[in-house]
Amino acid sequence: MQEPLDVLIAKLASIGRLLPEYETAIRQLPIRVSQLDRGDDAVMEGQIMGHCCVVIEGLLQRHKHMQDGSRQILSFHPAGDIPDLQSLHLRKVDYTLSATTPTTIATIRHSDMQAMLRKHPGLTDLFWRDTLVDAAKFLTWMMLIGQASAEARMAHLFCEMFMRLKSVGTIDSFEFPFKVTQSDLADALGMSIVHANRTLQELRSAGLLIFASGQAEILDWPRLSELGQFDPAYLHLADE
Amino acid sequence: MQEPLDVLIAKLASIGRLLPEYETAIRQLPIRVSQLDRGDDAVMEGQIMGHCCVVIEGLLQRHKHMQDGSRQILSFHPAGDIPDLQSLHLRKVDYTLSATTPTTIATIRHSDMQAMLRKHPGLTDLFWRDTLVDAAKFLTWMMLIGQASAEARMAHLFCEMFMRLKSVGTIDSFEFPFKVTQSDLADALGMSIVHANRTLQELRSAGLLIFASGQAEILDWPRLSELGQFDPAYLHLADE
DNA sequence: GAACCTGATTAACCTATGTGAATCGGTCTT
DNA sequence: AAGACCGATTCACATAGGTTAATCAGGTTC
Repeated sequence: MQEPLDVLIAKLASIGRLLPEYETAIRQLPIRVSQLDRGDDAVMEGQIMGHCCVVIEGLLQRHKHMQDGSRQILSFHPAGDIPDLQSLHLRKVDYTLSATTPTTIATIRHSDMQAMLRKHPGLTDLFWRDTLVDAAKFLTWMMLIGQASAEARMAHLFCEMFMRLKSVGTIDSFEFPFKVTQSDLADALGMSIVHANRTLQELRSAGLLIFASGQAEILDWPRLSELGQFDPAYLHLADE
Repeated sequence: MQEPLDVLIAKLASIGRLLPEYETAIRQLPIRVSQLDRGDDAVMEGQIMGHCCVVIEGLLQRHKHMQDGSRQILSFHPAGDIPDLQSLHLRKVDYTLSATTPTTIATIRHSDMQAMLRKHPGLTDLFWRDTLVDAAKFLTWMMLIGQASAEARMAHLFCEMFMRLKSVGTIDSFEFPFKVTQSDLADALGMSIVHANRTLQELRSAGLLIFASGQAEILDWPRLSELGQFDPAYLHLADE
């Protein structure tokens, strides 16, 4: 039977050992499911949070703005992610979470979460681990944005999304939906929209990747991951 | 009386509420103090860790390398930081920690740390919070490296170091030691050595900042923090 | 089905930053 | 004190990627 938090269970299982009793505890969490349209904010920079959210279906993006209005997308969050789990201990958030596509989320009150974690120290460790994996991705992205070419960054992003979606069982083929615009890609990779377009065309004409109207198809995984210097170790997946 | 872990106590107090019983527990942790020369590695990418380290004195840097050998410095860690606390739950580290200057560190076994945290859930939360603050810095740096000009990034780095050193009581004036080379700065900010040099000169001739032979002096804090778009909120300091 | 959007694409041009290489100035070594 | 380094600095030149703006294509609205 499909329950909303199934995706969270799958996500946690992908990064660590999830005991049956933990699974039970998670399923007993009171949640409130809600629906976001593209562009809606789930969390806004500066807000003081009393709850956090699980992506049930769709895609959220975490981003931050400079004074001049330019936007850096920090991460994409497909189903299973808890993109604002940090708010449990950093109540005032310093980023904005918006829906990249129409998205369903489940919100969990911090107090309920905390009660559960106090009861299960091992589960605390697993959630802690989740925030650490989240942080580990930033290390890699900082390196890429600071040092890698536009082509390498673009390649890496698609490799990462593929691997993450596969690890939680959302997809099982090299062709998968990734409903972002070229402008989103540009803002995520720290490049201009025009250059994002140029870069995608280079990858396409090199026969590595096709991306059009929200659909990605990886044509040559070995060469794409080579170009993107993609080594999945930083995702700290459990099954390896 | 000066004890090695005093700096850790000060650091934790700077980001949250540290109860007296926690302080006692921390002071009872068995530690092994050791000395690093400039360039020595405390932790190497790929290592499986059974312990983590506290910087007692000096400066460590966390960095990662690309295949072509280029290096991205991800963060600097002055006294009080536990730069590899993540290893508690991500045993295999995906970065290297090296001494930027001669540095004293104290190592703590994971098992001792874990025993302490199991006994004090509130302290677990505080250490968890520390790793989250660490991660929050990366969000900001990703935005800066992706979107900000070389000048803004350089300005921001000095603002951050000043604020962090001040918050743990290591310094109390706008003139402070920051023993890095221009090459370190370049690798931290994702720019070439030559451009780091140019940028420092611009900041100097604008009367904002002097940096020479490991000594920084902020001449005009209002304008420097304005230029660097520095808002200390992302450091999540307790006293605000 | 005309007007409108939003996102993709192209072109022409511009600039911030990178590269390579030479010079300079301390400081450590022998 | 003569090398030998390492880091800082300068210069000349190269280029990845940014900017602006125009056009195109598909979908939506009334």
